[in-house]
Amino acid sequence: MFIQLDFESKKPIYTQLKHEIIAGIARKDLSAGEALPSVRSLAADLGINLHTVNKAYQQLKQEGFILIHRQKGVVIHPDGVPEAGEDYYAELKETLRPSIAESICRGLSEEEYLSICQDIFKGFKEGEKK
Amino acid sequence: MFIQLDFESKKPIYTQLKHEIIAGIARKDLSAGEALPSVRSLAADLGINLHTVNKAYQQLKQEGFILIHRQKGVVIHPDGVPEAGEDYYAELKETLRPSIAESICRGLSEEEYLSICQDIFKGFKEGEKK
Amino acid sequence: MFIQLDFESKKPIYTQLKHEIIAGIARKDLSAGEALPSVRSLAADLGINLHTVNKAYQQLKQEGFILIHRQKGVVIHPDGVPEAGEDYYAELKETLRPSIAESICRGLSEEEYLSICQDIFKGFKEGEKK
Amino acid sequence: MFIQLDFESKKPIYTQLKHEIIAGIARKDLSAGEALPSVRSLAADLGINLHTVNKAYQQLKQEGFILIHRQKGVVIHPDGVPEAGEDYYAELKETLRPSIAESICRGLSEEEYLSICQDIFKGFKEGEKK
DNA sequence: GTGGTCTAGACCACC
DNA sequence: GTGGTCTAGACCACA
Repeated sequence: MFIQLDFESKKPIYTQLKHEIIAGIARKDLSAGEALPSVRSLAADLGINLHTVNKAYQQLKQEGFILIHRQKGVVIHPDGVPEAGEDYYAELKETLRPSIAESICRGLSEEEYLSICQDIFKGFKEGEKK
Repeated sequence: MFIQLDFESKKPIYTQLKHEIIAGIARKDLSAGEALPSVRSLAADLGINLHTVNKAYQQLKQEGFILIHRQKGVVIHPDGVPEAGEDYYAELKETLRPSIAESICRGLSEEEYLSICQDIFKGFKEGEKK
Repeated sequence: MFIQLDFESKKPIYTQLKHEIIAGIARKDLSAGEALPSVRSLAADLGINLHTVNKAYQQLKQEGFILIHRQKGVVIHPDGVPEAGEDYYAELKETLRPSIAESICRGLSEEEYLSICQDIFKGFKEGEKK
Repeated sequence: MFIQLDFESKKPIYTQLKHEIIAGIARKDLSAGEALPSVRSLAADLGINLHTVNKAYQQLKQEGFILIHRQKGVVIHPDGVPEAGEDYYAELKETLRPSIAESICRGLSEEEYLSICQDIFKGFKEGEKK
């Protein structure tokens, strides 16, 4: 598991960390039940604040990606991630709509856009090394 | 032209406004050279501050979607929007990657994801009413 | 004499008009004592407001480039333009300083910068057609 | 770092501030990676509004001179400023043309004009104290 | 503490 | 009337 953060991005650090862990699960680097580093050690490894790691973990727990045991530490949720529900579809569309709108304005065809999506899917399937 | 803002959303109002205008261009509600409302009148219509509208307009200008004349007001860029370049592709991928990662985790198949994209494209082609 | 205005520039129209007339004098298209169009006719020719032409003319008069006779109309100042004084040198430096600072930051050498200046001088000497 | 603003000037304050910072970089007072004062503290120091400082910073960021970290504050861009491109040359010429035109009208020779430019270059090289 | 966002109200330049 | 600038003060997100 390799986590790459961009401290100059406009995306908050905790969001980047969350996305990296989700990406790890998506490409099967992290599997159900597997242990994650403790808040403390991950913060030290990445050179970031404890609170930042904690915020990422709390949100991952909230969204069902991980479990946080007081003693056993942090593990990927053994039962897998909750399936997509109505809420998730709505949220996904809200994310994609502006992206697609801008792409249309900039002259991308539907085929090109879908092809970019497929490339990314392919990357996860092959277990891309970030 | 119908602009719908969600004041409860986490997305800044000026960003929502920007996206709504880009969506308007994408579905051809707004065409090249067409005039947009003045900063003040749009702010009044939407019940927001004129600086918020101005910020959205400034960013749209910056990204090549509109032109701002000191006196004549604001118009959709007559020459169309700059085509997608390297930067845009990179940015687009950065947007899509976390979205796709999460979808994979939540059990969406590639086909389902692409189908959602296609629906949104279809919406723009048909001139969806928001 | 050919005047080209850019209605989408951020420079005010009256400033552009002023600069075009000064450029005309610089490349000897307009010579001392020569008549300029009336405010009214120039405004009609260019498709701009009377006040805009008038403002340009007033500033040119103020700075000694033209004379405005109530009856005879507008003429290039017969005695030529006032020579550069202390004030002008100071103003010129204030204009050049930020331009040169940015050029240095962007990696232009002094030679390149001066060479650009020389090109522009050459353009005026050859009576460039804008 | 010493910033001098002229509140009587026609040039907007945020523009003056921007130019002062660029000048600071040009004469190596500010070097790559160096931290700049926070929006609030600089505003307090200069006796201006924090939004005015912010506007200057945003434009400097936009043009690649600085980086703005959400928490760490503002630093001179570590990779240096983007090199001059086609656009910059065009813009530079548009700036210089009116200046040179007026200088010709006022009787400055090409040599005098270039000599003034050289003086300003010299000033930056020697690390002029404003 | 930092910057980001939003509001409110003022005055000015331009046409 | 238009947008541009500046001020003032508020609350939030981030680390």
